[in-house]
Amino acid sequence: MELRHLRYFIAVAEEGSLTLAAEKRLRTAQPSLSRQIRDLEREVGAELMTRSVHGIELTPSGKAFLDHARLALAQVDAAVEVARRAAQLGKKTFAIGFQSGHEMSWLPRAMHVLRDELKNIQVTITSDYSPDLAEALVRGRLDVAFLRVDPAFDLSYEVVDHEPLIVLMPSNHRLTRRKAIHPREFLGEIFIGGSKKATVLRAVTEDYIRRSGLAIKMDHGVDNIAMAESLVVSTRGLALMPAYAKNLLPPSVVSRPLEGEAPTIDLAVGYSKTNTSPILKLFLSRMDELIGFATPRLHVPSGTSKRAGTKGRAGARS
Amino acid sequence: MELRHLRYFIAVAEEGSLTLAAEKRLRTAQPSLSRQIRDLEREVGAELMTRSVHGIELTPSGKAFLDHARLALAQVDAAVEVARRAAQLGKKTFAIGFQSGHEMSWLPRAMHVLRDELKNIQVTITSDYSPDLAEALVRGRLDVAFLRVDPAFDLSYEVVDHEPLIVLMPSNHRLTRRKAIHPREFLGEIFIGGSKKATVLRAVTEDYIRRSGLAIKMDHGVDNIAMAESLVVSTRGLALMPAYAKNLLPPSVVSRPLEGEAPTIDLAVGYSKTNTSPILKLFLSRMDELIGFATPRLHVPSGTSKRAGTKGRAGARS
DNA sequence: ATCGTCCCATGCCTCCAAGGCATGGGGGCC
DNA sequence: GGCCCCCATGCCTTGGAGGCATGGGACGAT
Repeated sequence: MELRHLRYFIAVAEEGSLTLAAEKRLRTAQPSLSRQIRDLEREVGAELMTRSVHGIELTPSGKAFLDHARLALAQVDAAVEVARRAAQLGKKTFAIGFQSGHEMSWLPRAMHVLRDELKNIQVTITSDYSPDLAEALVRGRLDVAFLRVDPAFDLSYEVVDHEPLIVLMPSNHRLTRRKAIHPREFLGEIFIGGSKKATVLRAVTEDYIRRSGLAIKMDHGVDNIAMAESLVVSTRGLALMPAYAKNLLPPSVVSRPLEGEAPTIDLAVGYSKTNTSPILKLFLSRMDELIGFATPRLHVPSGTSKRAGTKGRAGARS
Repeated sequence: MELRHLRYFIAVAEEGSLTLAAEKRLRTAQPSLSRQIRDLEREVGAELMTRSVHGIELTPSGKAFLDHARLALAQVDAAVEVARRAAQLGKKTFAIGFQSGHEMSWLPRAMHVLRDELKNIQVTITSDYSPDLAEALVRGRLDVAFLRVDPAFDLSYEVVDHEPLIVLMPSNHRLTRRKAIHPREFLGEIFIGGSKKATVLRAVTEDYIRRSGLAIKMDHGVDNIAMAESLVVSTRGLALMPAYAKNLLPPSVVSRPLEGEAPTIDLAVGYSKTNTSPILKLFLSRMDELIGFATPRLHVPSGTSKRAGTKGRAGARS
């Protein structure tokens, strides 16, 4: 016996006719249906219906069989349903945060690292600024984030890149004709750096200014790239921001690299030590792949990156 | 999806291995089983098990599916069970009575007449003496009986045979050396015939004696064959009984036919006109088959039998 | 590092049963 | 008596279940 037999029997019982059941309910012809029902009766060992020119009538056996046949099919449907639902529920979530603009570079890498597990987990992506990402990590809203190394948060970091700072300026600024900007050009211009909140950027910027020996004062500090772009446009000033900001420029703002050795700001994968997610553990075990991975379509920032993680294949992918 | 898939899946889940399940539990090879499970997963739309060199482990989906799969198969088993039971309970009964000793000859015939209906009805067999069978017919405890034509009961009869009377005697009686017994041998012997209760036998016997012209007095009358046999042994007398009594003889009693034309006693199929059983109606419609039927292993009493019933095929069977 | 073993997956082939079409039997209706 | 409807049977086609051969991958032993 197969489910096909149960389905055929139920259809015939409900239509009262082999011919009508075959025509309206089933994908089979009346003679085939006749045989299938006979096969069923032979296997059951009881006559389930009587036949006449008026169609069929269930015998008491047939009536008893029908009830259980329906229940059997209902169980099969339930089996499929709960399996599908369990597949949905069983998927773990993995929350990844990126600084706005970093997704383009790092999301593909992160997905590659996860690859086979992707069908068992549900990845959620968040874009935010580094301090907010750090906060979310601490609070458990994120499992992992690509952000700045900030000792103010009780997080673990693995540096994955060093990003140079670049200069943002209005698109009609006099300095746009320069291919690179010497820091002395900042003198006499409104200068925008990181705010007290963007502590890592601020510290790197202040260190750079100090090391330049120039009397450059920071006129404005901003929390994030969007604020920097607004001030650049509204004050016609110059801002010093991480290189990935170029992924986010409006038409009225352009960027130029710094002349000479630009100061760099670390990009790290941050996570909380209290996070026991097995997916995080797996993710971290493949950090070398994260760093070595390159998608052909995306520009990979130049400069050496610190090798992190265990003995995974450095830089190579099959 | 078919029940086959559920059975395969359950077997694999319980064995923890496709190979073991195929070998121990199922009538299929491991590669075929692998495909069937894959087909199932494709149709369900969830991965039900993970595979490794260690065999398989159920996923949460697989575990959920397993429970319902088992329930589905349990419902199928229940469907078959209740259908079979309903078929049993729904079977009509048909009660047939035979005079003790007649079963050997007439039961096979009766079953043949019923043939196809046998799977839909439940036949009960009763052995008794003719007057008791007649009483049971009148009271509806029997549907049909093979018995004597007795006008004392309001029954319908269709004669199916004429049975000669035979002589019963002790196994060491002087007359055992005779091949046939002339009635004059009854003179000087204790003579046993039918009792007032066994009216038909009594009437036939008295008519025979009357027609013999001999002064034979009936010393004892008996109700049935068993009583006759007892008296034959205890009184060393002779009893005149229907031929079928030879089927019932103990070692101490033997039988001999009567010399000359033996008187006969009719055997009839009796029934009550008030019995509306469709099976009785069918049975009666096949009376010609009843009479014409002969099983090779059983001795068929000689003598012409009256043809009864409708236009069925006389004496022939396909 | 290499080899052997175990388990599952895939390629390819066979064959059987599901299914279709033609047709007939039986009953009911006009 | 003829026609229609419904179910059953004969015969043929074909798709898929199943078997066998074989390979990939992981693991354990050497």
